[in-house]
Amino acid sequence: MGVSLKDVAQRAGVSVKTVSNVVNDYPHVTPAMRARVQQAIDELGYRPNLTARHLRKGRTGIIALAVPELGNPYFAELASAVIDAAARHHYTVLLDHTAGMREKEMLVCQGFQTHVIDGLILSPIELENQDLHGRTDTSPLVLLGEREYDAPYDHIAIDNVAAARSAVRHLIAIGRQRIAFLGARAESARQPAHLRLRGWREELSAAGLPHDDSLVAPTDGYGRADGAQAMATLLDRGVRPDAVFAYNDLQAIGAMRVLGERGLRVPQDVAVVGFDDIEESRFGAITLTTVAPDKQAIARQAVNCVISRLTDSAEAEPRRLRPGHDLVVRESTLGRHQ
Amino acid sequence: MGVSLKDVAQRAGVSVKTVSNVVNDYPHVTPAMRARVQQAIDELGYRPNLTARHLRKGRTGIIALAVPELGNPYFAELASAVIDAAARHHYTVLLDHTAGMREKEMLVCQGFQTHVIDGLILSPIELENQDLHGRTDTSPLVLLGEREYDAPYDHIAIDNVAAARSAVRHLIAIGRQRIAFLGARAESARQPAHLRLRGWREELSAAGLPHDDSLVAPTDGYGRADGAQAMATLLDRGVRPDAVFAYNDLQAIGAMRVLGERGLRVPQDVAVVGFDDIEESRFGAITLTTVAPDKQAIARQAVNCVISRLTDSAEAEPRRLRPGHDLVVRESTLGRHQ
DNA sequence: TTGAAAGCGCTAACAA
DNA sequence: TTGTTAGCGCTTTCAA
Repeated sequence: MGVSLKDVAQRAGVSVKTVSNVVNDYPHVTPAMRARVQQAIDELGYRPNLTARHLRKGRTGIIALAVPELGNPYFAELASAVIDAAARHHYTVLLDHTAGMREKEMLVCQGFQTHVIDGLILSPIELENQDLHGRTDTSPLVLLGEREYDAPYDHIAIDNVAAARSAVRHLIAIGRQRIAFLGARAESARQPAHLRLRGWREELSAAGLPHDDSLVAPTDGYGRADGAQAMATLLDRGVRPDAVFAYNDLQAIGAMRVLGERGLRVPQDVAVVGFDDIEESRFGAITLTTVAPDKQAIARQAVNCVISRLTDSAEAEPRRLRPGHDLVVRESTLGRHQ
Repeated sequence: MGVSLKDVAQRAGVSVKTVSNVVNDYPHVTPAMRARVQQAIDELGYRPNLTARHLRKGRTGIIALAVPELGNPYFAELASAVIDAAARHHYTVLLDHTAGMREKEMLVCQGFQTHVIDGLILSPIELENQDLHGRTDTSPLVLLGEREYDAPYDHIAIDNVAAARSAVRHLIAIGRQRIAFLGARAESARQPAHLRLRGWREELSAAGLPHDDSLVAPTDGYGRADGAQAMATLLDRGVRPDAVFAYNDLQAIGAMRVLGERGLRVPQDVAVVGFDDIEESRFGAITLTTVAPDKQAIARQAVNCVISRLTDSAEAEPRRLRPGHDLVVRESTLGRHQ
C-alpha cells in the first residue's frame, strides 16, 4: 500500500493526531511542528487516503448527475455547468446516463453507489411517481426537467409552458398560422413533452387560431433523426405547415434538414423554432431561433439544493425552483438579413 | 447513521461474517441461513456501505476520465462510450474536464481524489513531457489523443497522419489543388495538431502539389467560432482555396458557415473535410465529409488498459494502441446528389 | 498544543 | 458452514 499517516508520524517522531492536524490545517499547531511534519510528508510523498476520510466522516464530497444521454448537447452542456458549479463548492461529480430508460432511472435513484455519493441530481424521462415514492435511499435527490411529480423532492425546471408560449407567440407575430408541433411522444402513456405541447395549444388558442392535431407530429426519441423523421412523416401526409415548433433543438435541426431536402426554404416557406439553445444552433447554415433555458442557473441551483440539504440541519419543504429562459431569435424565423 | 452489517447480524442472530457472506454471494451458505439473513436485510433495508468496502479492499471500482471540454460533442460522445465500456466491467466513471489547461491537466494526472479513483484516462492538450515524468501517483494512467509523449504510459490514438492523408487524398481525387488546413495552433510552442498538419503536408507532397503555408490558418481554440474566424481570416487575406481540411468537425462547421455567408458554395466552390465524425456532421444543411475515429474502440481499449494494469500483476511495457478510423464521404465534398 | 485510543463499516485470515 | 477478530487509514473525543 501507500504511505499512511502513521508512517509520516513515525518519520516525524510525532503522533498521528499531529500529522492529521497539519494535513487538515488545524489552527493550533506551532510553526516549528508544522514544518517538521510537512518535511516528513514531502519526503515520504504522503497523500491522504480520501476513502478512509470519507468512511470516517460519512461524506464523500461526490455528487452524482444522471442525464438521459450525453450525446445530446443540451445534457453535455448542462453536465459541464454542473461539474463547474460543484467544483466551486469543492464537490466532484460522478456522471451517469440512463438512456431515458425507466429501469436505469429507478436504479440510479434507488441509490447506486451507496454511501459513495452524497446526493443525486437526476433528469428523468420515464420515471414514474410510484418509483419515487418507493425510494428508500435517504441521500438528497434533486429532479431536473419537464416531468412533474408529487413526491417530496426538490425540482428545478424553467417554466416550460411560458417558454413554449413565447416561441409560438413569436411565430404568430411573424405571420405564421399553421404551426406544427414536433416531438410529442408517440407511444408513451405519459407525455414527457406535455408542458411544451400545452404551451403550443394555449398560445394558439389565445391568438384565436385552431390547434389542429394533424399538426402534431410524434417522435420516438429526442434526436436529430427523430426530428427529421417526424418532419418527413408530416410532409408525406400532405400536411404543409408554415412553421414548426420542435420539442428541442436537435429535432428542429433534423426537421430543417428534411425541409431543405424537400426544397422548402427556411424561414420563407417554413419558419422553425427549437428549444435548448445548444451551441450547434448558432452555427448552422441557417441559425436556429430557440428557447434558451438558463443552463448556468439550472446547474447552480441544482448543486445548491443538494448541498443545502446536506448541510442545513433543517429538513425544509421540497423546493420548486424556476430558473429563467429567453427566446433567442435567429435566422430560422427572421431570415439571414434582418 | 444507516443500518450496518452488525445491525443485520444482530437481527438475524448470526455473526457479521455470515451476513457478509450472504451479501457477497459467498457460495458456502446454506439456503436456510441465506433466507434468514436475507429477511433481516430486507426488514432493515440494509444497503452495504461501499466506502467501507473500498477502504478495506483498497479499490473503489471508480475510474476517472478527464477530457478538455464536454461541450465538444466529440468528447461528449467519447465520454458516453467510456461510461458504457466501464459499466460492462462494473466500473463507474468520474468525469472531469480540463478546459485544455495545462494546470488542470497536471492537477488531474497528479492524482486528484487520491485512492478514490483506481485509474485515470486523460485526453491532454497542453500537458508537457516533464509534467508526466514528475508524476508520483501510482495509479494507472492512460493517455488519449494526438499528443505524443515519451513517458511510460499506455497511449491510445488513431493513426492521425494516415487519417489526415486519407482526407487530403480524397480532396485531391475530386480535383482540388489549393487545399487549406484549418486549426494549426496559433500561439502554442507545441503544436497539438502537428500530426494532422503533417498528414496534410505529406499527402500534398506525394501528389506533387506544393504545400503553401499561406493556406495554413491558425486557430486559438477548437470550437465552431474558431473555425469560422480562421476561415474568415483566410478569405480576408485574399486567399481563395478550393478545399478546406479542418482539424475537427466543429471548426469545419464554423468554416462552412462563413463560406455560406460569403456566397461560396460547398462543395462546388470549396470542398470541406472535417475530423471526428460527430453526429452533428450528419445532419447539417450540407452534411460533412469527415474522418471517423472508432470511438467505441478507443473507449473500450482505454478502459481495458486501465483495468488490465489494475488486475494483471505483471507490469507490462507501456502499450501503444491504434484504434481504427474511416473516411466518411458526404455532401461537403461530393454534393447532394451523388 | 500534542498524544492515546476508539471506531467509521467492511473483508479476510484463522478458528471452531 | 459459521464465528471471532484484526485491521484498511482516517478523524475525533478525551487526557495530558
